[in-house]
Amino acid sequence: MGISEEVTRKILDHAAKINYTPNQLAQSLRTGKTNIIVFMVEDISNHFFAKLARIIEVIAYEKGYKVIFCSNENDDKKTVELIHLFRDRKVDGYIIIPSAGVKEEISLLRDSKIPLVLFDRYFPDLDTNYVIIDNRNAAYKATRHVTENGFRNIGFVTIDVQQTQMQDRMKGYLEAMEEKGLEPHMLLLPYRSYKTPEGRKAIAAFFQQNSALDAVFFSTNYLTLTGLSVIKENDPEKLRELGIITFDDNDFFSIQTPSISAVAQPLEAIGTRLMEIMLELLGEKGEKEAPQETHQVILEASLEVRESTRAR
Amino acid sequence: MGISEEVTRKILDHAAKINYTPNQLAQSLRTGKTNIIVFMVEDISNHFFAKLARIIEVIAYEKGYKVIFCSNENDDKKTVELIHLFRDRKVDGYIIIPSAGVKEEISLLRDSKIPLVLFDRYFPDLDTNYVIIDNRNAAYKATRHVTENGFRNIGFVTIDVQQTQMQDRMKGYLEAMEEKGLEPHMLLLPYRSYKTPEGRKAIAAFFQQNSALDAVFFSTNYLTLTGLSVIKENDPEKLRELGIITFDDNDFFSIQTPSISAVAQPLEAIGTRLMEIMLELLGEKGEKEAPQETHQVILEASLEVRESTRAR
DNA sequence: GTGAAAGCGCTAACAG
DNA sequence: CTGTTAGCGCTTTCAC
Repeated sequence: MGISEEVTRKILDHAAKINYTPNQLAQSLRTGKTNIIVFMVEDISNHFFAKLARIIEVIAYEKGYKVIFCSNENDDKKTVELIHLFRDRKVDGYIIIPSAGVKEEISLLRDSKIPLVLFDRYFPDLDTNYVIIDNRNAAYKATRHVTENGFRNIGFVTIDVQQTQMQDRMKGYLEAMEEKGLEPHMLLLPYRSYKTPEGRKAIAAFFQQNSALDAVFFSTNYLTLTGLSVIKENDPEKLRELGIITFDDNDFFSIQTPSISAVAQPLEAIGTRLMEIMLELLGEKGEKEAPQETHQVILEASLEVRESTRAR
Repeated sequence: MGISEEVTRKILDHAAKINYTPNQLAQSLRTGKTNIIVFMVEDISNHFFAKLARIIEVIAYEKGYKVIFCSNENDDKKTVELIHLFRDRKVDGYIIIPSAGVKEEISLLRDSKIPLVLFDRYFPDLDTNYVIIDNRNAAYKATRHVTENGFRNIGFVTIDVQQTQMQDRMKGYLEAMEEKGLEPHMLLLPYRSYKTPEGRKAIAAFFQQNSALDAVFFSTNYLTLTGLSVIKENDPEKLRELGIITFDDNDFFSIQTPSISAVAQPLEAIGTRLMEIMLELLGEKGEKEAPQETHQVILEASLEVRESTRAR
């Protein structure tokens, strides 16, 4: 057509307001696609979640998706609020660590056909996509490792919640102890108490009352921090004598003296699988409604053996 | 009016589709307000940034704003891309750690009158809002503290970048050393090398070539981690002999043996001030265009003295 | 093939 | 003070 002149003018126009960029908001309103994925964790400042967030972020950006991180503080009300909030913003997908009481809301979200993947924990009687690790086996292997290195009185410090991942860790510990005919010693702290003086007192009391303990297994990274801090405060020598193992690895454990043995969750694998599933779900949406199966991935954690559990 | 019947029906309608919620996308398109604030840092998985992110998130949610976190990897290209991306999404405000070469882009963003606050570092010749700490003085005080406890050959391990915060830390160190008539020993590593074998080698070589060093000052948290790891690998005994101090505190430093002295940035204060400024800017927008002044906040860091720098 | 028109879901301005 | 209408900036459809 003979509109080359017009075209030229248009191009010039463009060059003039060189910094034209389409309004993504309008685009999203029209297309129903925001290219945003929500990544909801307990606490974004927790090392484990922050590392994972970074991995997710990198993969998502590669594929043209942006990630919104948020912390639900393991609180049902906040979790539901956040889900509603993002639903109203029409985000394309959800990666969520659910708090214990949001099964209904998660069920609703799943039914709405918006891509959804849970991780870290799940609802056994709800058919959703999820990526978790085999917590029971990881805790079992860790406990066995400690017993095999000659420790006999192994304490287990955990938090008193009904979440699957914590329950499974406890099961693994108990199973290994029973198998060896050893008596378990458990401290169940209320959630959130780990950063309070009461939590510290409870941990101190636990060690005092169980003075025969020769090793301790902390079930999550923040308990390890508090636990080690309490021990160091009350009885610094004990840090070298006690066998110590913990769930969730951290770079700082390697440079401790003694360095701390840990169950390391496979961060890269978790992040990669989460995004694989998410991207598949996102891609599928447009296609014909196949009776899509849910993806349920269980990964194995690895045991990082260090000085704190060496045979004495 | 006599539309009570209609009203009733409407209410019933509402009750029927009980889960009606306004489409935020359309609302934002119409009003030009998204209630989203961007929080752009170097790396969200870095402890310092993750903690700060959490503080910002809490304040923002209280005020009805959501936060999008992202990592610019200290890369100019990625920073610019991210800014464009969010500009097209019409976010309401930006809190940014700028990489070194984005002065122009930051200048443009500032001129567009969208609320903007920088932090951690700034551009000396660009009049923007920012919140930083007094890095020079913090490093000066830390170095002085080490010299006052009898250390003489104090090494300074840092990264070779032109960012104000790193330059200032170096200045503080040099100033304190000069004042005491001590000879400085510096290792300038290329950015990003801290996680490579080359970086580790360079650090090992530094300690080998400067065998008279009796103390070391790491200029940022990730260097401390790598540095301590290298020392532990090559000469574990040295960890107890060497005076050690580091920029950026971490809970794990307290439980180390010996515990590690650190310059602690005031996280709460930084987060609070950033959001105070941001909220003020957000509120102001609608009001009459007062010749608003920029806010330039310089906070003091505190010195956490622990075992690693005690007098020998 | 190109160009005009309709409409995503909301809010602001306007008329009754 | 209520009810209608225009339009935010885009994409998709439809007519040509």
